[in-house]
Amino acid sequence: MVKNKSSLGRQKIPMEKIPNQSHLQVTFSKRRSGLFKKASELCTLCGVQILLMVFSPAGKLFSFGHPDIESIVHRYLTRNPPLNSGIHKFVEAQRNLNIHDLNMQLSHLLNQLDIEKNRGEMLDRVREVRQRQFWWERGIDELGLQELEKLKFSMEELKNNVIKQVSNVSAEHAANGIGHSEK
Amino acid sequence: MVKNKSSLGRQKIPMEKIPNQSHLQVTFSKRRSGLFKKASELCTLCGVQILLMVFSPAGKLFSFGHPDIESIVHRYLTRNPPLNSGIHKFVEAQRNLNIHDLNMQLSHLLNQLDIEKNRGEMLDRVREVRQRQFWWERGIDELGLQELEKLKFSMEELKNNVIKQVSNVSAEHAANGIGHSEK
DNA sequence: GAACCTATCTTTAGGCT
DNA sequence: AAGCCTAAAGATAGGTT
Repeated sequence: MVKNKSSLGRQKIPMEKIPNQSHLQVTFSKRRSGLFKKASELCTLCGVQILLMVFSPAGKLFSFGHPDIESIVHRYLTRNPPLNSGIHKFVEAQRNLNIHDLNMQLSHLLNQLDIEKNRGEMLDRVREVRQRQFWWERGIDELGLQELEKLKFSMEELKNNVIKQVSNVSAEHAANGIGHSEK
Repeated sequence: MVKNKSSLGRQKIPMEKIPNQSHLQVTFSKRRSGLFKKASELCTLCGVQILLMVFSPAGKLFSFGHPDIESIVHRYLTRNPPLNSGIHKFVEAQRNLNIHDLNMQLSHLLNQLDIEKNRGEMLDRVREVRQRQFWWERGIDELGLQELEKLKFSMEELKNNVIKQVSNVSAEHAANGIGHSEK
């Protein structure tokens, strides 16, 4: 296939609002992705904390945040909750979903990542850190205990469902010969 | 002046925390300004709202956004109570992220697990800012019992959504053979 | 419409001032 | 530390599939 069109490649665009709506949409997707990558790289390289929120033209919210660590922490705090309550568990549940969803992806990329081992290591660190107070932990005291119990139950159920689903997907891949070794 | 050193020009650096402190400082400055530039470009090109907060290694806070962005966000989260509680928006944000974004977040999270020594410091930073204003925190504070019920409902909805997503991923993998080159 | 391609533009690592 | 310089690395506009 010949590809000698001289107009190939990136063109400079003026720094103003893109008039064409579909162009704008494409540019938004690409640049948002790039922006999030840059943010995460800055996090990694310099170990700093970042919160990034972007509202899409359609009004949807995209967010990236470094305090995600606390979310992981909270996931494991669920096992032995001290004075914790429902809301942060709920937030944690959202993270849980993504974490498991992501774990599936990662096992795909990293070729059978040993997640259980990592979890064990995380748990140790979690116990160390959980002595401190977390940022969202305070505003939660006002919530009723009964409602929190419901939330807790729903979350556990939710997590189990997701895990089950992930396992099924893994099995399917193995069966299809995709190269994903089974546990 | 001789300029034929073969080491001239940009070199690739590993995506991990920069050990050398002065290198880290320089890189942070450069990349932070680049990140803010990208953010502002995305703002102008696509006319979207962005909030970007970065804590320097020294603990100083750099922030970017429309002057009113925080008030807009705050209003969005707190004064649209029906289905737009802070938590709900937060869940939405997670849903809007695509697989690639999520993947980046996970690798980022796993990276951070090796750097817990900064955690206490980071928590302090967060707690510091939190006392002034943290958008979703207030949302949480204002959450009542009614909101909790809605949250529960949102969670059920989310569960179904995730299951659906997992199925989609499975289909993608089957179609792509395995695909998805990260970097 | 997302994923891929590629030429070109932009960012930035390293060095010097 | 802050600024400039260079060229390699990286992002992306426009096109294609």
